Amino acid sequence: MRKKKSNELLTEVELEFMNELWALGEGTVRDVLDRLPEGRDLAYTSAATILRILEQKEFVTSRKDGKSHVFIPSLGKDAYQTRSLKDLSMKLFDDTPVSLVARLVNDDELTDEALGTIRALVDRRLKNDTG
Amino acid sequence: MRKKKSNELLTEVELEFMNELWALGEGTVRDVLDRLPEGRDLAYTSAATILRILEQKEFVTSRKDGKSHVFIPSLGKDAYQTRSLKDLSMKLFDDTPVSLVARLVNDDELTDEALGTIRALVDRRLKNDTG
DNA sequence: TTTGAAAAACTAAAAACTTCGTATTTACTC
DNA sequence: GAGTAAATACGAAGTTTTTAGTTTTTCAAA
Repeated sequence: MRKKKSNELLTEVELEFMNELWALGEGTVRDVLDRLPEGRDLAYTSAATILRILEQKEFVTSRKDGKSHVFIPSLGKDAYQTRSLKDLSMKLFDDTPVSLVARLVNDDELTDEALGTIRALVDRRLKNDTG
Repeated sequence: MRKKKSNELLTEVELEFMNELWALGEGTVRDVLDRLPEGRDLAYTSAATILRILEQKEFVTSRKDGKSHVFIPSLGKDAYQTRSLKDLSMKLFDDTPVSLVARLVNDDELTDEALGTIRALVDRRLKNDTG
């Protein structure tokens, strides 16, 4: 059985592009480029290159539509979020996700409302597991 | 007043080294090199280069001790953890830390025990804020 | 005080990432 | 089919990151 490589991480710019594709569902070079924020002046060919690389790395697939390619994420944002958190937890939190949450919860900028939401999430998950 | 630049992130190898320094408290090139795991064969000069760069970027300071330099983190691991989480939250979780926790809590590999610990952390923090 | 081993300083090669220009292809219009 | 505007393919320059070699300095021991 072939080993699945499910631990590759996106570079900064790749992530920037994936975020747009995740928001769009799918899109052409032009679609992604148009979504980039004011002041982010990237040549059309640069954008095309990034998407080509993402396809090489198998983060997206593409289909032909008329003259252009339409790029489609082959990995959901959820899945990538999980992968990223595992990586960060491993590299900076001694591989214990709890300490990651501990750090977050200790952040002064986190509001009580946010904390309440978090507790609700945890409670719901605990209830579902037993019930 | 000068603007503080408190948002620089460590590269992969820089983080690898900072982790050892954080564990050691402080250490020489040799100290760090000796702590790297089996199979991580890095030349002495490479390690020295990394530490020099970390000093340039002001993640560490150093003092002379006999023949060698002793490197000391100038940023605590806690602080860097917070910084990293903010960055990840911004780039991959629409700047809402709650959704980061939601993703983590939804991870099937998280045990009920871990969930319990997380809830306790949240409860304690909520209690302290009001009490 | 010479000498030798260890460290530092410096330089630079190799690899990865980011950006873009040129050339070619594509599909539509006349 | 020829013209043309838009897209792709390809190659590569510039930058940052990672790694390591060479030279110089430093300290201590003989």
